[in-house]
Amino acid sequence: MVSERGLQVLRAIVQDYVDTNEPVGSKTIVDRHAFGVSAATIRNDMAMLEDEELIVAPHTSSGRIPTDKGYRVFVDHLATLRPLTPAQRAAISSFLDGPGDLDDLLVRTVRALTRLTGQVAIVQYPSFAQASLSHVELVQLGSGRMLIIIVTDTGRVSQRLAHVRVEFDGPDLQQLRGDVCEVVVGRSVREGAQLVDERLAAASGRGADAIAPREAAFLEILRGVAEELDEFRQDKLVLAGAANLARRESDFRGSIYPILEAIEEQVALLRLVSEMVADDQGLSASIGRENEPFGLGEASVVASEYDATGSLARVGVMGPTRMDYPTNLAAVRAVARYLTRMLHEDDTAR
Amino acid sequence: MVSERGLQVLRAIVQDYVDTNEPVGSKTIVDRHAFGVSAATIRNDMAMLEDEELIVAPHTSSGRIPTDKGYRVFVDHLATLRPLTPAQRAAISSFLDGPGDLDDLLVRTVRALTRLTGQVAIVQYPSFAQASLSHVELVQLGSGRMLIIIVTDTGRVSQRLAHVRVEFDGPDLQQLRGDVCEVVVGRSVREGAQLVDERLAAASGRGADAIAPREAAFLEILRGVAEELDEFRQDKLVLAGAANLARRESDFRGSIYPILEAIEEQVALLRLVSEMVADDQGLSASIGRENEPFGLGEASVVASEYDATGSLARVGVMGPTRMDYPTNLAAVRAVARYLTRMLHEDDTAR
DNA sequence: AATTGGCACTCACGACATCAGAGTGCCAGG
DNA sequence: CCTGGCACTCTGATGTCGTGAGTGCCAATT
Repeated sequence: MVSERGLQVLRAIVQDYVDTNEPVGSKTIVDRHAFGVSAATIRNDMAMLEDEELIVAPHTSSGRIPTDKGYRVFVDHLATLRPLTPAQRAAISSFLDGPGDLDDLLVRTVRALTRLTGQVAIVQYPSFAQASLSHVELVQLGSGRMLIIIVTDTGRVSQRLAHVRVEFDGPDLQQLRGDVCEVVVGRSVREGAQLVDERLAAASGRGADAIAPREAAFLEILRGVAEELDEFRQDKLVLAGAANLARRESDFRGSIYPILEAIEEQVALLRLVSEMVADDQGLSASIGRENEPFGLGEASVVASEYDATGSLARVGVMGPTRMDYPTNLAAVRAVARYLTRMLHEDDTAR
Repeated sequence: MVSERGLQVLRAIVQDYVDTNEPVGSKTIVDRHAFGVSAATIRNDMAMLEDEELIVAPHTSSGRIPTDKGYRVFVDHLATLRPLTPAQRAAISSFLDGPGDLDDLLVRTVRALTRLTGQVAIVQYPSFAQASLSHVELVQLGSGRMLIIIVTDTGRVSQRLAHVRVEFDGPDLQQLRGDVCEVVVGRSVREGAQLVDERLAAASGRGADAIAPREAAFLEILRGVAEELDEFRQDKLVLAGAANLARRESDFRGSIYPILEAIEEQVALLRLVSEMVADDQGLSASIGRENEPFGLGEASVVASEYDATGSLARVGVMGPTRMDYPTNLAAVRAVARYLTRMLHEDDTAR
């Protein structure tokens, strides 16, 4: 069992260690924090904390450092978010305000966050799975190339090339476009994808030679649409600030290789961010060894949910386990809130 | 003056040092390379090389390592490209072959190259400045948003949102589109941008109240086109393999921070890649301190030109100065050639 | 003139010893 | 339950020493 004062000691240890990067001893604690007791008493508390595996001594005789479990308790029970300075708030608005589409906005967001925290910043795209498809356009590019453009009501625009053998004249192309639109427009991404798949399956049942060129083109385009909708359903990340890892390199026992790798691959990181469990404020933290399954056992991620008109996604930062959780949590929360506001304003103003 | 054998000694030093990462001494050289002379003779040659600042001794009494100037001489006069293994060639085709648009292809290229060399790979987008504009499409997205889609004859497709206050019906939209097309379609990006700017300048001469809503929309769209064309003129890079820097970290005296930074910013890297001077084979190398102006004094870049149907661009790799130049040069050349072939096939087949 | 063997010299590096300081655990007394 | 005191441990800095790799130079050889 750990006493109330014991927890305060843990808090002091985490704060000092994050601050100084040196194991903190009983004497340091009584010096820097106004506990009304002597170093010996603190030592007893520290022994308790060590029994509970919340702190550990790197060598027999040096101060203690928090374990991952210690950070966890700190974040869950002891951390009070450090409010942002006015300058920091101003920085957020100056980064995020301004024109541009969703891609632009998220890129600016991730830059703001990496600037604010000095860590690797992560922004998860809002999921488009339940967005509904509002437009499909076809543009003939010549020599058999057909450009398919798909737009959702949430403002995502994407394009894909298909190859068709036939050339169409104006009205014919409109007709073709109408056929494609009929299948998907007005439906959600999920439904649309399913309907397209059904159509394709039905067509592939018949022999290839029974298909007219006109219909072959139609099917080819549907195939393109199917592939693109598939991309819609995959979540995506935007990242920035990887270079910061090199600055904090000494905080990682091993190499920063696996972390850079994860940044480049994104898929593990995406799963990590998706699977984090948020508290009632939408905040979440995943600390050190908890990230082992993703190959990121030496890193921590803190994140906050934001609301992209209906679908929730996350903004977060990743850094060494020894990070300033209160500050980073406050930063991701502030950015998430600002971003949510931007996205809603956007929706009404435009 | 350095004798012929002196140069062979330099070659041996570069090869061995790249191989073993240890300063190489006279004895090692006579052991590993079949010069027909004694260690003392090699020592005399090494003294010459040191006078010419091609090699240097880290401490009074240890072997020598090449200087940047030494690597330069090696690359210019001594390196014979190491031909790729069949497996490596197969890897290139398996990466690069396949469907997809230009973006896809370049992403696959950069992955192939990083896989092949274990370095950071860089692919420069072909310049679109002299591409000609083949299509402009307008798509109305509702609530005042208008999507502009611009396509070049070289296959680049890009989109941009503009905000217009008026809603258009079908024929009216076609009319508007016709107006926009008239300004730019068929022209090169450069010309198009200039014409658009002229139109905008002319319009801004008049007072704002003299402009009809219909024309305001037209101008708003032209503004969007202008911004997008501006992007066309900026070159772009695709990068991959940044994590490899962490593996070769010990090769960098200082931190890898500035290099990761350059990878993230891209702009310095872009200039570096653009300004390299190629030999008659289209190959180029920029070594160590030569990259100081770009903040990359501890890195080397080797690159090869590829031909994207008319405009030249480069593929390359970046790594520590102590890199295997013959292998990396061979790899970038092979990839550049394959890529050139793909792009030309593409052009005719599609 | 180029090459060679010999030799003295230098310097980095690892092993080892020493020492001071920080910090701990424990105990007996308040 | 808290506290001062004390013996103990371990790290890290500092210093010394021996070893070995590698050099530069020179006189002798081809």
